[in-house]
Amino acid sequence: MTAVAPKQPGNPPKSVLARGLLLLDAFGPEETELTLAHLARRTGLPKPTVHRLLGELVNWGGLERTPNGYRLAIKLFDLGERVPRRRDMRQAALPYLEDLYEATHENIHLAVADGLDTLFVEKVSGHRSTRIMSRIGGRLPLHCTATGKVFLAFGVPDYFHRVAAAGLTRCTPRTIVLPGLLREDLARALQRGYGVNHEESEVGVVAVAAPVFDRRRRPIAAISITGNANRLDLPRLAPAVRTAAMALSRELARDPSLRLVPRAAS
Amino acid sequence: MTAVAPKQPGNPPKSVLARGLLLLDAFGPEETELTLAHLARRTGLPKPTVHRLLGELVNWGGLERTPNGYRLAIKLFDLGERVPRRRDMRQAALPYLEDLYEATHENIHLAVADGLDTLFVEKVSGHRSTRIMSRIGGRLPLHCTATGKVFLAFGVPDYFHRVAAAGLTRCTPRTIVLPGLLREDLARALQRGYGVNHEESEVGVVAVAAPVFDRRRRPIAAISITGNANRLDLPRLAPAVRTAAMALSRELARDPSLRLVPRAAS
DNA sequence: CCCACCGTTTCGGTGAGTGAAACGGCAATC
DNA sequence: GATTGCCGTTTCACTCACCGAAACGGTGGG
Repeated sequence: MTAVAPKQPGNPPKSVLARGLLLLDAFGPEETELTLAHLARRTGLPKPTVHRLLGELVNWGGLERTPNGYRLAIKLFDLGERVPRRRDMRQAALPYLEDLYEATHENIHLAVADGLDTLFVEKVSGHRSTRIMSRIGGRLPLHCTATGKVFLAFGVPDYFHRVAAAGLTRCTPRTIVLPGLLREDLARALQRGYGVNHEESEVGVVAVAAPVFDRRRRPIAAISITGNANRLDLPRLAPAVRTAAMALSRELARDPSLRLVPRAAS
Repeated sequence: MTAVAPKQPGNPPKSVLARGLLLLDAFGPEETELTLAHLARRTGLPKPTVHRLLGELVNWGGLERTPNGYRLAIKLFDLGERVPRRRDMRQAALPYLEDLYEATHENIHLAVADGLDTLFVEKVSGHRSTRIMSRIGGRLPLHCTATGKVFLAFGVPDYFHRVAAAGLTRCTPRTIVLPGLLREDLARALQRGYGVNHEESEVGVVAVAAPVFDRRRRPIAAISITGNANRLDLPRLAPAVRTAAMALSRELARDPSLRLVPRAAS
């Protein structure tokens, strides 16, 4: 996990705007603070160019200077909070997530499918929840997460094929890497109405997830409970998750203002 | 709330990057979906230019096309979630917010000061909480909110002067618009250790907030409980909020990875 | 002292970006 | 069904914003 120098020597784009945005992209999930030189190396852009663009980005409010470097600034959070797909979904879902949290005191996630990943859109957890490494805005592969399996099991078959074709990477010894086995697991999930994850994404961590449907019964989100493998009794928790997901689905169907189309891979 | 045409005829910037970013800014908190023509009018940029820039933004992933228009897309949420000032704060604070929610079942907010506003960085609420209009990413003036008063009362005196100089706009009949009265109110807050809001931002809504300090005892955030004016007993809730805020302050001081400087107005 | 690397500034050449004009499509209005 | 108005999109010759090699001053450390 500590891959060192992911520099991007190859193809620096030519459009000014694309270059500026590339600079924003350079801030990965981990690196909170980057220097000008870092950014220049990472994007493959010449130093003076980076300097100029950074100036504009700071001026805009998307970046802020620190004693030695640049960091993403609040304006980006501001903008990100306005993204409809996330905002509407979160607003509707939060009460249900709270109920689940209060009932279990475990980690509650709300996820959507984005490309070939599960994207965690909201997370509720407290002191008593088992510490797991998952973040809002975090991504995990579809095939090794409870939420991801929900999207695969309840979504269009083609979706499964694309994921299988892209390759099922191994995350833990228990990750299902054979398409045949995964298909069986998904069939079971479809029949039961919920997906599970037995230490397939992280050792010692299990989860159970249920689908949130839109009006046409396409899975547009998933709610999950995640926690310690020794402590969590998934079959016992499944009904609660399913109930919450169904209630949310019903609420979403009632509200006409939501147009939450799932997005395929680009 | 139905102000019609906030077009921006005046000064279209000349830099390509600035223009592209201007297009993102054009998406206000309310308008989820804008057409090309709208954007052109609102930014004051010629249509072909907007067309080209939108293409690049969509290609980047910051915008997505809809049947008839453009909306902010998930990548912006992704980026926004990486903003350190928000991410670290939220991560540390969430358990405490959960505890408060569970104890009260009211709306719990975590806010930071940004410019001359309180910016709500996290909000926890459930079915039982009184519905109020506040959103994550939402902004309210400092002088009429419990969290804002906390920043003013516990921050540097100069901060108060800047806010007073900018003018205390009236939000409700109870909003304190006289600098002298506000100063008295802030002195009381400083002495008690918490700030209150008696229907000053919204009729029927009251709140109590306590400061979260960094190591040098500068207020870097505020935790608040917000709810119905008839139901909430603020003095009784104040100790809980203060306790949570103090605990969070202590945790933040322990963790050396956080460098959370408050930001003044630009 | 020198070297390596940092952020920053300069400046002439040039091609990426520009935007008026025109196009084809759609819906409401006449 | 012609007209009108506004939509998104395409074209294209001009030109100025952008580029980036080179050079500069500062800083740390060997």
